[in-house]
Amino acid sequence: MGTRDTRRTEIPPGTLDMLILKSLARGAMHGYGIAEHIHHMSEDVLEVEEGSLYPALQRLLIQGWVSAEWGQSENNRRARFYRLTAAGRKQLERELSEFERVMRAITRVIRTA
Amino acid sequence: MGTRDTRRTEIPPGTLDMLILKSLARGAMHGYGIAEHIHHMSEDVLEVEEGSLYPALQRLLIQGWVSAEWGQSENNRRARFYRLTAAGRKQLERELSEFERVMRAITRVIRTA
DNA sequence: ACTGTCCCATAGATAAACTATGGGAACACG
DNA sequence: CGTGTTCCCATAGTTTATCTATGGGACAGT
Repeated sequence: MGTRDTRRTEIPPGTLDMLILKSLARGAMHGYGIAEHIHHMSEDVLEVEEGSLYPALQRLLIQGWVSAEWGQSENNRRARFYRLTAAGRKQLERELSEFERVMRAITRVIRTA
Repeated sequence: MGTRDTRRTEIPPGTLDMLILKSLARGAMHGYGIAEHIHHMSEDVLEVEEGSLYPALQRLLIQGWVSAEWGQSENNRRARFYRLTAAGRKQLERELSEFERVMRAITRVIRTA
């Protein structure tokens, strides 16, 4: 309560998978690192909750767009590293172009005087 | 099956209210006309299903962002005309700026090499 | 009359985010 | 040393907003 700022920065439905795949495009990362990466790259606007992140990673694993293996984080902690597969890279391309297609369409509607 | 094109052009969740409010920004329209307007303005990319449109209009009515009254369409059919309220206009401004804020954030993530 | 188009609306299914919860391992601090 | 904090993984259940499916009524053209 009090002066607490209740502003939420939710991830728009449909964009999380794309953001994760994009984060992995330059190399393997663990889940926590993916969330931090998205947070920083978005200049603190986007915050991926763990309850969104890990189910999303499970989906991506099941669909074969990422692979995973256990390893050690920089801080000597056990962590699961996710990596883009070849299929995942193609999927990323599809999601990026579809996203831009739809965003351009929305922009045309909301920009019209 | 066969050569059927299964491409769907769904409205991204969270954007429909904004698109409707924006469509009404220049004057009252009936539901069917709103759907057509969005379809045309988006150059046929976005298609608002009736099962999405009318529940959305109900939400907007309940929240006081639009008002409605029955009248006649151009084709002599009974139609319900929706109009932006003052509160709706403010809401549209909020939704537009929040949309752009989040879209810029997403763009920063997916544009990073 | 029948068919298509215009126009409204609701019910139920679905998807993907969220909150809440749980656990374990390393590190910092008193 | 033990206690808390940060790092890291994961699932269950709730919520929200779209979709599909369905229903009806009224006008227009053949």
